[in-house]
Amino acid sequence: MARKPLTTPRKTATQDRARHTVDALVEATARILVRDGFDRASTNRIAEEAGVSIGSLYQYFPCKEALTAAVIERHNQQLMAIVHGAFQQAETEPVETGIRLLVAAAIEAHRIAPALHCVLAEQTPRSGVLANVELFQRSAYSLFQSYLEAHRDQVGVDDLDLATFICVTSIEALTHTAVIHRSDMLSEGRADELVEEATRLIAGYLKLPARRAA
Amino acid sequence: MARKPLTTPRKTATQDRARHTVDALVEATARILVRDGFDRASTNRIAEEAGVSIGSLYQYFPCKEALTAAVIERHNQQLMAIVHGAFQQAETEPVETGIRLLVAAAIEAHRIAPALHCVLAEQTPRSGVLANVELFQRSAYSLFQSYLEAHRDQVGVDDLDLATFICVTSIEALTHTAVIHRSDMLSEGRADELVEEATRLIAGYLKLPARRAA
DNA sequence: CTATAATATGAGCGATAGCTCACCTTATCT
DNA sequence: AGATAAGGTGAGCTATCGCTCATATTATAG
Repeated sequence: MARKPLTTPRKTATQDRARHTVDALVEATARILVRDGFDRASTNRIAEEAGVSIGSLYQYFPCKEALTAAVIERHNQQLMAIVHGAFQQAETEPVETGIRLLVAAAIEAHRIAPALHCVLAEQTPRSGVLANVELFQRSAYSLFQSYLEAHRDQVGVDDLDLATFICVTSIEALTHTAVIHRSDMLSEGRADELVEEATRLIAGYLKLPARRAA
Repeated sequence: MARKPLTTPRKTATQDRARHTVDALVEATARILVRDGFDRASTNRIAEEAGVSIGSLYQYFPCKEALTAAVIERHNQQLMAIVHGAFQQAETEPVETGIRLLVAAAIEAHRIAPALHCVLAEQTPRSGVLANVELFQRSAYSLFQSYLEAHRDQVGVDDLDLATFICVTSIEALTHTAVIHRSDMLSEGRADELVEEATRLIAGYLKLPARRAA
C-alpha cells in the first residue's frame, strides 16, 4: 500500500545539500525578476540561472508562483526587521519624534532592494498563491495600532482603527511612491524635506484635538 | 514596388462596421479581465468573447497589451470625468470644503468599476506597453497643483510641488485601498467617517502655518 | 560493504500562447 | 455593373510554458 512514488512529496528539505539548492533557486528567482522582469521568469530559466535542474526545482517548489512567494517572504522579512526596530525606538519618544522615526524607517526599508521592490509591486500579479502575500501590511498595521494605544494620551483621534488605516496607508504610499517613482525626491538634502512634510502630515493629523473631548 | 500585403498595416479604423468591432473587442477584454483575471485573458479568448475572429483583432491591435491599454485608457477617461468635475466644484470653495469634495470624488471614482479597477491594479503588470499608463496620475497631479496655486492665500506650505505629491499620493492611496481592500469602511454611514478623517488629514496639513512666514 | 533513503538530472509531453496569411465578404465609387 | 478597397475569417505555425518521470548520483544506516 502506501505508495510514495517520489512524485508529489515535493516540499521536503532537510539534508544540507538541499538547503543550498533551495537557496540558489530563491536567489536566482530574485535575480531574474530584477534583470528580466516577471513574465520572463520561467521555471526553466530560473533553474538554469540557479545551476540546478528543473527536476530539483519541482522537488522543493510545487509551482512557479511558490518561488515568487518565497522571494516575497524573504524580502518582507528584511523590511520587517527595519520596521520593527523603528517601532522599538519610537516607543519611548513623543509622538512627533516617533512618527519621524517611522517615516524615515519606511523610506529606508523601501531602499533595501528598490529594483526588486519595484518588480514585486508593479509586475507581480496578486493572483493564485500570491493573492494574500500582503500580510506584511497586517504586521505594520497592528504594530502601529499598538503604538497609538500606548500613546493614547498624546493623540486626539477617537477611532484608533480608522486612524491606523489612515496613517499606515499614507506612510506606505508616500514612501513607496517616492522611492519607486520619484527618486529625485530622495537625493541628498531633499530626502529630509520629504520626511519632514510626511511627519507634519501624520503628526498634525494625530495631534489635532478631537471634536468632543470628554 | 510599394508592396502592401495586407499585413502590418494594422491599426486602421474608419468605416462604421470597424468601430463596432473595435468596441466589441475592448468591451470583451474588460469583461474577461474582470471575469477570468489578467493571465487568462488570451487574445484567442478575447476574440471569441467579442464574437470576432483573431484576424480582425490583430487588424486593430498590434499586440495583446494594446487591448489592455485600451481598456485602461477608457477607464481612466471615466475616472477623469468625475475628478475633473470635482475640481471645478472645489474651485470656488474654501480649502476644507474643497478637499472634502475631492476626497469624496476620489472614492466615487474608484467605485465606477471596482472589480475592473482591482484587476487593473493588482493583476496587470506595468511592463512593456503598459509601463507608463499612469498619465492619469499626472493629470490629477497638475490639476491639484493648480488648485493649490489658486488658493495659495489659504495654504501654509511653501513647496507646492512637494505638497501636491503628499496630498495626491495620500488621497489616491486612501481611497484606493479603502475601496479595494476595506469595503467594510464604505458601508452606509462609515463612508462619511472616512471622508471626514481623510479631509482632516489633508486640510490640516495644508492649513498649518509654515515655519517661517515672510 | 550493502541496502535504503535523500537528492539531482534532463529529455520531453501536452497545452496554450501570440500571431500570420491566404482567402472570402461587404461597402463605396464611378 | 464592375472594380477596388476596407473589413472579416480561421486553420494552423512556431515558440514557450509549466511540469513529470524514469533514471542516475550521493549520503546515511546497519
